[in-house]
Amino acid sequence: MAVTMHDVAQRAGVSIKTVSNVVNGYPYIRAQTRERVEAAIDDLGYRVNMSARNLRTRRTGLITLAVPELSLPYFAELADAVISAADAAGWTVLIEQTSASRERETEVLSGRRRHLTDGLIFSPLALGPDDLGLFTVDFPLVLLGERVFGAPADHVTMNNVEAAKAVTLHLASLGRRRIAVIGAHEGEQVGSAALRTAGYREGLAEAGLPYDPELVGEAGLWHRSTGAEAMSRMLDDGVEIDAVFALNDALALGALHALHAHRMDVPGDVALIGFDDVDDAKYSVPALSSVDPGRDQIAHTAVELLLERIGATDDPAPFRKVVPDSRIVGRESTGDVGTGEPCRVVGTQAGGTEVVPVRTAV
Amino acid sequence: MAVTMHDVAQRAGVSIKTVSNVVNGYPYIRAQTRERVEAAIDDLGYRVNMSARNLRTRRTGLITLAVPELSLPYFAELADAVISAADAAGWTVLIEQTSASRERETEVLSGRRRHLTDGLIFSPLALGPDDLGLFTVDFPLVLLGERVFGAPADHVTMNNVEAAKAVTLHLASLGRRRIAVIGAHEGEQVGSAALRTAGYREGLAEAGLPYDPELVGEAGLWHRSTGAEAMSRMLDDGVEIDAVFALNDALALGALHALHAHRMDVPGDVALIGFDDVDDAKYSVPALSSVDPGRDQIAHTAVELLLERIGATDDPAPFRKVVPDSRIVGRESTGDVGTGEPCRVVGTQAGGTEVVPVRTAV
DNA sequence: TTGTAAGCGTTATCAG
DNA sequence: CTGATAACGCTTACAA
Repeated sequence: MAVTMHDVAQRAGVSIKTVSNVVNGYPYIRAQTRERVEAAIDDLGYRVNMSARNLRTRRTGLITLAVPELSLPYFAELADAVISAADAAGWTVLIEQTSASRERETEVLSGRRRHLTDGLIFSPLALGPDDLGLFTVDFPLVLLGERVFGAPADHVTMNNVEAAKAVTLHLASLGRRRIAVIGAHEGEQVGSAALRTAGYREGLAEAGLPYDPELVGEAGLWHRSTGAEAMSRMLDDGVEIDAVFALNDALALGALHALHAHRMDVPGDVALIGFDDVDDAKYSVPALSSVDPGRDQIAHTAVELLLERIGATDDPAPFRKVVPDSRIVGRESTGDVGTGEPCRVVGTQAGGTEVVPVRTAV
Repeated sequence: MAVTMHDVAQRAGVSIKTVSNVVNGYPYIRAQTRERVEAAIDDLGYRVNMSARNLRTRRTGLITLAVPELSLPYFAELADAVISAADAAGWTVLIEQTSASRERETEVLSGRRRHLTDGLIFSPLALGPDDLGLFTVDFPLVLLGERVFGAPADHVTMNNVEAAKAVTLHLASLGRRRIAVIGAHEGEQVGSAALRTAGYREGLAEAGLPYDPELVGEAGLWHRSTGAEAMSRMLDDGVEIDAVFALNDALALGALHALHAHRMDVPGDVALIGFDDVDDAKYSVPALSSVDPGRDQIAHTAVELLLERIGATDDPAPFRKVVPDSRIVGRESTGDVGTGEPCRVVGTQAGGTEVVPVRTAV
């Protein structure tokens, strides 16, 4: 049916090996031979059969990116960045949406959802530290996010605690005393919510502000709708506030909606800041202050680490943890222009590569 | 290295074919044999080699979705819907971002960017009717959008003209007389901008309102920033308006920003409506009215048509064009709840499948 | 610089 | 119900 190298070889009057050489840019070919082969390729409309090549080379040039869902702007922008970084390196990305379901996240790791890709960049949301065992896999894996630490894999994350602390201190420095937080996960010990809430409390402490449970708004899912609900609840309860730290931008935009509905002026009555610096943030009214967690760098680094792992032939390099610098981006919703300074990891140099002691994978 | 069917067969004391049968759920196998094979599979941790299977079956279970960029919420949500629909059918999606560049869109069609996938769902933005020739390809293809009509491929699109007309009439019915449009592409004859602008003019005419070029705001790229700029320009020029029809939601959200900056009340002074009904629309302040173009149905139908095409063995079915119903979604920004009625294609039954006369592909 | 031949790990054919 | 055996289209030693 389809035209094969064999056909091309026959047409060009050379061996199949020579055609292969031409296709793969092998340099030592007589110009004349190359031309003949190329002509035959054009005439016949030949295109290499990737499946055959993949079988032979044991590599597909594909990587999987597994995220909760692309409808969430943060993950859409992350996917954009990952695809771009992979593309620049000549790789293609296949996307799995896990819907943050345990079952699907497990399947992704088990490899049953990993059709023929050479590696996986995985941002888990349902699995946690109790599932550490699942992360011992026999293929190249790079983890993203804050759900699981210490897995035998490279990990690119962000300095949540430090950034959240910096945000809180920043709000305090603007004279705000009743700083609410939206998006907390009560009792959770792990994940972005826990880390950012911890940073918030550290910030309060350092600013000499009391921690008031009334100021903590729960929101299980971080959607605009849940942000609006949490904010409304707090306002309806008559809690007094002069600032809101929403644990991500979706929550913040929802909260903004609720604040407006309650006739609160932002930033006049209430200063508002989010987290993630999603593209939307720039265009809300008022424009939303946020934390840029270094998304592009995260994506770029994740791809880089994964490809390194895939390409590694001999030495099982130690697993690495990378934490790009994040940065407060001040806009109208806090009535200032922020510091623009990186929220560095206190006590260490940030933005670096921490090499985690080797663990042997299976 | 990796464990193969051969190893499993040996371990289970059966032939390789039997292992294959078990793996593929072939029904006529003695229960006992199956158990032995399954035990061997578990013991050895065997997993089928997809590349080998793909080579043999000439099918990969992969489809490509090519869109401009995932950072644009419309395409992120479309991708989400396409991936979900494909997944439900047991297929996996690989994403190409074209950045709306001619070169990359051409590459997608030429197949050079189509690593080993069985088909392509393509939403072109740079290529147009002049490039019709490029769309004659030798693999299953489903087109999305409004750039190219009449290509030899299945096509899922939306009823832009009718919806835009309905929007305009709707604004007029709310008593608005100076209805601006944001996002026009001057002189362009093809694409969403042209079609929606045409619908706008039809609507004006039917409402008995004059067409005033001052009310037409250009915006080449449909981003929030360009929407804000176009809106600002018009307001700075002192153009009098009482309604704005932004040709998509990103533009609308940008315009909303500019309206606020100019101290215009929405919907008091100016009614605002967008297009696409992106998730954001619900959570802006005020919530944005929009047009739901039937995104989920578009995604679902596109996948369905493509898989049908891929599965087709014999008969080259005629190319089909499908136009799901769209619907005005009224929210706060127009101060009403909209009609909720589908914007049906005038003069024909909408939401249907139009069968385009067969054309022979190469 | 080019050709020969041996697989890569499956599935398909066809007996048995 | 199960087993040989031949492809699938390509890369890669190894020769020439």
